[in-house]
Amino acid sequence: MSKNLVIVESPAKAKTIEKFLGKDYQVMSSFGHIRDLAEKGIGIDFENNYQPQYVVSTDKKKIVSELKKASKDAEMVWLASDEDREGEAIAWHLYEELKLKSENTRRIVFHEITKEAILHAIDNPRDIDIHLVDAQQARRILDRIVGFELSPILWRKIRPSLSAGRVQSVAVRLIVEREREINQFTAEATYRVSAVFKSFDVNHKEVELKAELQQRFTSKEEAQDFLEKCKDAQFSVDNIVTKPAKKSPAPPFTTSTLQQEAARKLGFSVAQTMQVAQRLYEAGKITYMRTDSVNLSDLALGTSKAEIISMAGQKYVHIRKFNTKTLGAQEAHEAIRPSYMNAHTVEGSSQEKRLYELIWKRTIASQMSDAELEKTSIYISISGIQHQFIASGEVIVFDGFLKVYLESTDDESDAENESLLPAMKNGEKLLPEEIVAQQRFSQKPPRYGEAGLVRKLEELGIGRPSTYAPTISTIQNRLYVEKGDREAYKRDFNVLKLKAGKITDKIKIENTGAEKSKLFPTDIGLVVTDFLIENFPDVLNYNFTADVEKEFDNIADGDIKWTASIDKFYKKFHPIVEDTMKNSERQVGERVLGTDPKSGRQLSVKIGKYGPLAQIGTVEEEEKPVFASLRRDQSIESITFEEALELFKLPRQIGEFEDKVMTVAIGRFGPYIRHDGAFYSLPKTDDPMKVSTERAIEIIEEKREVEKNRIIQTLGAENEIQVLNGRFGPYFTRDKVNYKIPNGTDPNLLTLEKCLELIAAQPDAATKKKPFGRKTAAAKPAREKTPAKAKPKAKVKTKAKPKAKK
DNA sequence: CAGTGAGCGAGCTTCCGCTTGACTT
Repeated sequence: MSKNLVIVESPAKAKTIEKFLGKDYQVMSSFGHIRDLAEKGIGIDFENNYQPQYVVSTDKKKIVSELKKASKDAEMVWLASDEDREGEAIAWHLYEELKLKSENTRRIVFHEITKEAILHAIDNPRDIDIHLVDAQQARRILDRIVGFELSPILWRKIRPSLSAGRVQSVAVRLIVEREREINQFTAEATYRVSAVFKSFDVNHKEVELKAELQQRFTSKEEAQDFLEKCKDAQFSVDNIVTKPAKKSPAPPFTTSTLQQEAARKLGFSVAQTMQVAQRLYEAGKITYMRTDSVNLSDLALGTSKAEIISMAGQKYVHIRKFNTKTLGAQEAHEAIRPSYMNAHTVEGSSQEKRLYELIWKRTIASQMSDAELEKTSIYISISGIQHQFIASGEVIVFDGFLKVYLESTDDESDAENESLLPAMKNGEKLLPEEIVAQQRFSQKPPRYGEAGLVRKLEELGIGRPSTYAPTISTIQNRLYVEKGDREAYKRDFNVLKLKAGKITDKIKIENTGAEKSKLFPTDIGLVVTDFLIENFPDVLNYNFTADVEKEFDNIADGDIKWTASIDKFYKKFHPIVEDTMKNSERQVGERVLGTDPKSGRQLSVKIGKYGPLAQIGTVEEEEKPVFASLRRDQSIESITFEEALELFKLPRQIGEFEDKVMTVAIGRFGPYIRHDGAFYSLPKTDDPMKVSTERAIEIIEEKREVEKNRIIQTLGAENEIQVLNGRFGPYFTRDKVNYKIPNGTDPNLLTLEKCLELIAAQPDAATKKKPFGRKTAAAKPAREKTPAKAKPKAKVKTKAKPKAKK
């Protein structure tokens, strides 16, 4: 047995460190936190000064007993969890749970995984900082109280299984408020004037010059008036200004910036980025991927420098130390960077390659020289008019870091590449080829994408690198927020053009407003957010986290006791919880839209048990109300009176076929025709409001034809194998399990033997049936989640496989 | 696989932050 046991948080880290330390050291990993507040109940003893009830998590039992055993055999235990609040708490929990003794326990910290850093840490051990641990306990208990007292109010007042929390509720609030800003936004139109001139450069060569008017006009009349005056005006170069400019590289990646750039440049979702990064990390290709620091180790700076020199030369090197400006950053790790700067790429999947190369470029670029530019503006005056046209261009004098990498922006509008301008001289006359005044509209605020939301949360100091991706998943899994696209709509805009002395006036059409993979609030998200803001404005405040973080800092400094801090919060918070539970009404987000012209009864929308609905009449009236579900693309917040009324036109009868009526309606899976107890989906191209009797019969017959052709053949003594035509081509089935037919095999010629052979070759087909994870649940088109039977809490733990016993 | 909009009441759901797991359409 080794004399020394070192415990770190991550197994990949343990592996690397073990190499640095040699034989006398055994390095093990705790896999993060080993214990937490009891899972059922609140896990806090309110009668006893908020005493926390800690329990070893079920999935950590094994590792804890292994650690316990190893620690008994060791002469010295080194607790080397991360140097931040959570890491300190992990060290303390280990100390307590493993029943370590202070005389043979040491706490060490390092924030980069290099041999020097680790040896230095070993030489400079310290004790566990109990104040910092207390700050973590306060954080943990506050989050538990907020989450476990707010959520049950939502179950009672809105819908079961909902959740609220310090982080997720604010994340949803951001989406909700942005959506409302967008709804309230009215586009303002201005006229932007651009021109194309013909002229001669200093060498008397004919050149073309594009320029834009500094001034924008707010009305058509002004724009027309301007063009009118341009008819007889003289244009000439008034002034040429050239100034140097420079661009500096962005700092190396943190979790948040990596997620943003991977989304913009590679189209990755936040979760996808983290999965791919995890694989690179485990393979030893990059440093740790959950970090808020932009710091690079001296080792990394040195190897970057060498790499840049060999690649581009000394003048491209500019070693920089970036400062982390992020609110509440704990900087327990380095920035995300390649482990070896001389590896420009890696082996692996294409996703891994692309992400790695992005990290490599960003890291290298961060240590390269500024790019030097020259910006030129040519000012063009117009006789008789005060306004000026400006042609602007940009030339790269020295590329510097741009040789390798340029950070993207979310804003696509300034994508127009400015380029080199012709060399001209003052006073040069210009002939207008055409001058165009084009109507432009101000832009709506953009909806958040996943990575954009992460950036905003980080800016507010809410959440941590390890929780950004899970938070984004949670608010989608709870159906507070949906990721979706918005199709472009057509918009008219006005174009006035002056050409050859004549002004033309045209209306053109543009496609605008298209959005992809953006976050939209659902009706439930809106109702929950409004309810929480009304009753718990403090917790929903964007500064709540920042404020409690200050409090935690005070605890960490030893200025206040954590229990006093929690007590102060709880005494204020809990009475509001009680009051809200008792006195507030059920929240259904009801909106009264008007009166149904046919019946004279009230038309309203609200959230029903199965999702948003429209209703004619009220329950108080003697006659029962009539209901209709909202369509998936409609929301109780924005639906209009007319749209709601329209919903009641379905189901509608559309004549008879084979002596049975046909009805059209919209169900969970979209529009369908019902006939004689059977359902026939309506193709997207058919409008359920307009589909004719003839067309409906056609659809029914088509489906029957497909059904008829479904069975290709049956095999086996009891026809237990069926070869069928499916949506994705032929396949065969046995015992409700589907099997693939290899390409090139004629399904008509399949034999029983061949099928059995194929079944044997696809052993996982039977186990594949059940989709795994929540991904499918969230991706389901259904507005209402199928009330998936709560999995019995049974211990599905895989019984110790033979390999566990040696 | 597509109706719903509530009737006994049983029992469940939930937070944030550390870490990886074993596998799919």
